[in-house]
Amino acid sequence: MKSKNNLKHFLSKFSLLTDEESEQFVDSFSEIHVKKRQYIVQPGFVATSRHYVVQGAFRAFVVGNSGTEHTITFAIEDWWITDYNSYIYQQPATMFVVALEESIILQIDFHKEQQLKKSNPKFETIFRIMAERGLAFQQRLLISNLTQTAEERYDLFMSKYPKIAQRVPQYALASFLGMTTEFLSKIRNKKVRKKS
Amino acid sequence: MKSKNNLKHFLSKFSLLTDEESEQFVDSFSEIHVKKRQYIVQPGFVATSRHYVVQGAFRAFVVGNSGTEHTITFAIEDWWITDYNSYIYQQPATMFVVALEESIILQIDFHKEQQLKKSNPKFETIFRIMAERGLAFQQRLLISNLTQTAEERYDLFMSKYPKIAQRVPQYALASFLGMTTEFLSKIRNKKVRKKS
DNA sequence: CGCGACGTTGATTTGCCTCAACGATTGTGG
DNA sequence: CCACAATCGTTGAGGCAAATCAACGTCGCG
Repeated sequence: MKSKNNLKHFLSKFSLLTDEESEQFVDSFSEIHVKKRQYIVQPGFVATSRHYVVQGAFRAFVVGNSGTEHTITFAIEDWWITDYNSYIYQQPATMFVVALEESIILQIDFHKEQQLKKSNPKFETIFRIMAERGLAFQQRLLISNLTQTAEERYDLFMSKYPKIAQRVPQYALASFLGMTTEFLSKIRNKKVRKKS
Repeated sequence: MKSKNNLKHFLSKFSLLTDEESEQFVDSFSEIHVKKRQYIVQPGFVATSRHYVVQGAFRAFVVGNSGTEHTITFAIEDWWITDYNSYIYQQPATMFVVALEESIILQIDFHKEQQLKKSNPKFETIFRIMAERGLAFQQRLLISNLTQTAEERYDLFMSKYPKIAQRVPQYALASFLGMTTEFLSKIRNKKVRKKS
């Protein structure tokens, strides 16, 4: 399986597993092809899997009271995505996770993940590090939301994740940055004018 | 050590460790008395420890460009606190962590934590679960910030963490909820008037 | 007592939202 | 492969939630 090499390469960055262990790890995952606009997590249903993106792009979002969508995170190649609140507590999800493009993912079932961790402490370590980094990442996001203006957040995102910005629709980016599509459009336009 | 029983009780909730293991775990921690207004983490310095609050209250915050403080999190009895970005990557902190009251904490050094995890996979599991729950918590926070108004966030906080609200100064709560002290004051006042 | 930290109140301002209308681009069925 | 609809992005006018600014009350503490 060619796509499993991506996940192996991800694992190799930890410099922790032998080739056989790495092999065992990826064997617990199954490859899924996801159509554009297809949902892999939906509110009301338990998120039964953790997903690793081999190819494509995803978007996680919640729908507020007024029906407004709020993007929580994106995931492109070599990133992970799921509704963590749902996955780790195995309770109904509150988020949607949808494919923005034709995608290929490798996913692991919750129970299989538990087995994996039990079978070898090194696997436990992998998941521990992933969670810690995720936590640190979320905290940086939170700080950015609290301390910066809409335009500053936009600038930061463009400089840090230009590849994502190119691939996701404007409304998704806007709702991730905590603003409306209209306002994002105005920010962009202002910048274009300034350059000339 | 009486204060170590608190941490043991925390550990017991995982139903994972034997008494001896639990003993070994807490023995890696040292008890520290912290004065009100004392800093346990400061920007520029690496956060060398992870802190468990036995008694007292702490506040983590960043200082924005304009000099405004933004509270990232609080911690009271039986909670953990540190600058995770600094701690897990062992890089200089960007946050302050300060005692809001006379406090007692149990803290573990980064290197000792690594030893602990290496010595017994169960300890690795403990930290993994803590990170996962922290991640899920942060995500819920982020969603709340994106989807709710200032007043709704205030109401939610008051209903979920009344004990914290009672103990922290108003300006700290305001900056945690992403608003100014003045605005929080106006919200409270409006509520008092409505009741009559 | 007197100072500094904390909280309140009102007037004014502003960043961003809402609403509405209109191009541009994409998708789709005939 | 075109036609028409949906989806997506843009632009402008007006409005509101929350920030800013400023002045004053209050409490705790050295």
